[in-house]
Amino acid sequence: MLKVRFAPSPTGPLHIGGARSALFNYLLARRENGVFIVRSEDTDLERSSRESEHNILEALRWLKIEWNEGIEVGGENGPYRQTERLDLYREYTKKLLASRHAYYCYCSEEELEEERQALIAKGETPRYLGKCRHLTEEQRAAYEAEGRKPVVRFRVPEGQKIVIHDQVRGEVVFESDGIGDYVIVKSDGIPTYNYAVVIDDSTMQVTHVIRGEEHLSNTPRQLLIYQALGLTAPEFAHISLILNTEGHKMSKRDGDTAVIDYKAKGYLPEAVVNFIALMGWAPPGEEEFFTLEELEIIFSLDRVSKSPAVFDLNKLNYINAHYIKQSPPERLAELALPYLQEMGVMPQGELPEKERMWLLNFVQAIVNHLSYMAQVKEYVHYFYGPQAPVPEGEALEILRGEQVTGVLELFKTKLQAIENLTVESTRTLLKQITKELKLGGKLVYMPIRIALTGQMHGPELYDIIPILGRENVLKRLEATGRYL
RNA sequence: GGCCCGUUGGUCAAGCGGCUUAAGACACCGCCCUUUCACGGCGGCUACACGGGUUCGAAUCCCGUACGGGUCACCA
Repeated sequence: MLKVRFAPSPTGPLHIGGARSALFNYLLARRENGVFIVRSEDTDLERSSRESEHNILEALRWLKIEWNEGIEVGGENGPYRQTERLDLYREYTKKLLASRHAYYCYCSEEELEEERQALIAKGETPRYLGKCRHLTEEQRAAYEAEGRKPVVRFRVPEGQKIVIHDQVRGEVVFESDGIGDYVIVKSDGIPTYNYAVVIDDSTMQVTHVIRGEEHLSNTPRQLLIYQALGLTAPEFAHISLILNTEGHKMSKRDGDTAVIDYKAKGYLPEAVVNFIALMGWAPPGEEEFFTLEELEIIFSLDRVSKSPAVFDLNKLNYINAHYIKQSPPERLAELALPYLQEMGVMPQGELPEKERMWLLNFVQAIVNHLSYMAQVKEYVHYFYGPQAPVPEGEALEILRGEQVTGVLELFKTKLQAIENLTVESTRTLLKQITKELKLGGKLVYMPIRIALTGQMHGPELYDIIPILGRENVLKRLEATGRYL
C-alpha cells in the first residue's frame, strides 16, 4: 500500500512551497487509496515551536488537506514528533556505532571551520575529512576529560556510487567521495535531520518520499544510512522549487509567501489549492480549474515538471476571481464581513436584518470586480454613507456641464416620487430621464455617477443607487451643489 | 569553488523523433458589448539559450558551452 508523508519543521508558518509538497503527497495518497502522514521535524530546538506546528496544521486544514495518520490524529507508528522519538533513534545509533558505521567525533567548531576553509581554498568540496575516524580509547578519554561533548558521525564509504531512482528526475548519480562524514547525532544527543528522517520514514513504512528539490543532494546521505542499517529505502520524487519573480527560491523577503497571508487577504482555499497544483504540474487536458476532489483523480507524478516555477500573482488572482464569482452571496458576505467590521462599516456580532441585506447586495454588486476579498474595502465608499469622495479633474469638469443642473434636478424629483428603489426601478428611472431630456446616455449617467460617487468609473449605477438608499443618494446629491 | 538539477513567449506550461508553418492559460495590446469600470466575446503580440553531433528527419536523443537554481551546518 502506498504511504506518503509531509514532514515540516515547525519553525514558521506554512509556506506556499511546503503547501505544494503537502498537496502532492495528499493527492497521490488519495488517488492510490493510500495513507498520508503528517509529522513534525522539530529537532531544531532553538527554532521550533508548538505554535508554529499548530499554525502549519491549521493552514493545511484550511486548504482541506487532511491526513489520516500523524500529529493530532494519531496512528500506530507514533509518536509523530521527532523530539518524542529520541529513544528510538538512540537504539539505531547504538547499532551504527557497534557496526562501526558511525563514530564519535570531538572536533571543535574552530577546527572544523579551518578545515572547511582550507578545502575551499584548494577548490575542493568542503567536507569533514575524518580526523576522528580512528580514535583510540585513550584519545577519547582524553577529550572527555577536557569536557568535550562528542557528536556522532556517519562513516561514509569510499569510492562508492550512490544512485537515486527519482520518479521525476530519473536516475541521479552521486559519488560518495564528495560527501564527508556527516553528523547524525548532535552533541546534545538530538539526531540531525538526515538521520532522523531515515528512521522515521523506515519505521513508519513510508513508500514514497515526495519533497522539494532542495533535498535532492541530501538523498545520498540518507540512502547510505538505509544501506548501513539494512533497511529498504522508499521511492523518491523531488519536485522543483517555487521561485520569486527574480528567479530565486521564494523566501520571507518576497512578501506573501505563507499560506496564511493569502487567507488573510481573502483568497479562497480552493483557489490556492488549484493554483499551487498548477505550479510544477500540468493537467492532461486544457481545463485548468479543478476542485480538490477532481485533482485527486487526475493527479500523477509523471506530469510533474522538472524545471522550477515562478510564482505568478496575476494567475492566482485570476483563479481566485473565478472561484469568487462561483461562490454564493452568503459565503461572500461572510468572507467580506471582517474587512467591513475592521472599517467600522458593519457592527460586531449578530448582524441586524438591514445590515445583512445591505451586505448581501453589496457583495453581489462588486463580485465581478474582486480578485480577493480584502478588496471589498476599496468599494465601500460607492455604496455606503452620506458622503462621496470629492470629485477632481475631469470629473469636476463634467459636473460643470450646462445640462447637469437639469439632469440632477429631474433625477432628484423622480427619486423622491418613486416607491420602491430597486435595480429595476432605478434602470427605468434613469432611462426616463434620457428620454424626457432628450439627452445621450453619457450626458445623463456620467454626472449622476460623479455626483453620487465622485468618480468617473466604478460598479453599475443601477446597483449603486438602491444599495446606497434614497436617503444617502439625496444627501450626496445635495452635497454636489457646491461643485456646480 | 566541488557536486547535483534545470533551460519552449513577460509568467505557468503542452510537446516525450515525423501529426508542429510549436497547443492552451495568465498578463499585455486592440476591437465588440456597454453610461463608466468590470464581466463576457473576438482578435493580436511574443518562445524551442547557444554550438556541435546522431538521424532520411530533432523542441524532442547524445556531447560541449553559457546562463539560472539547489546543496556542501552540531538548519531542516
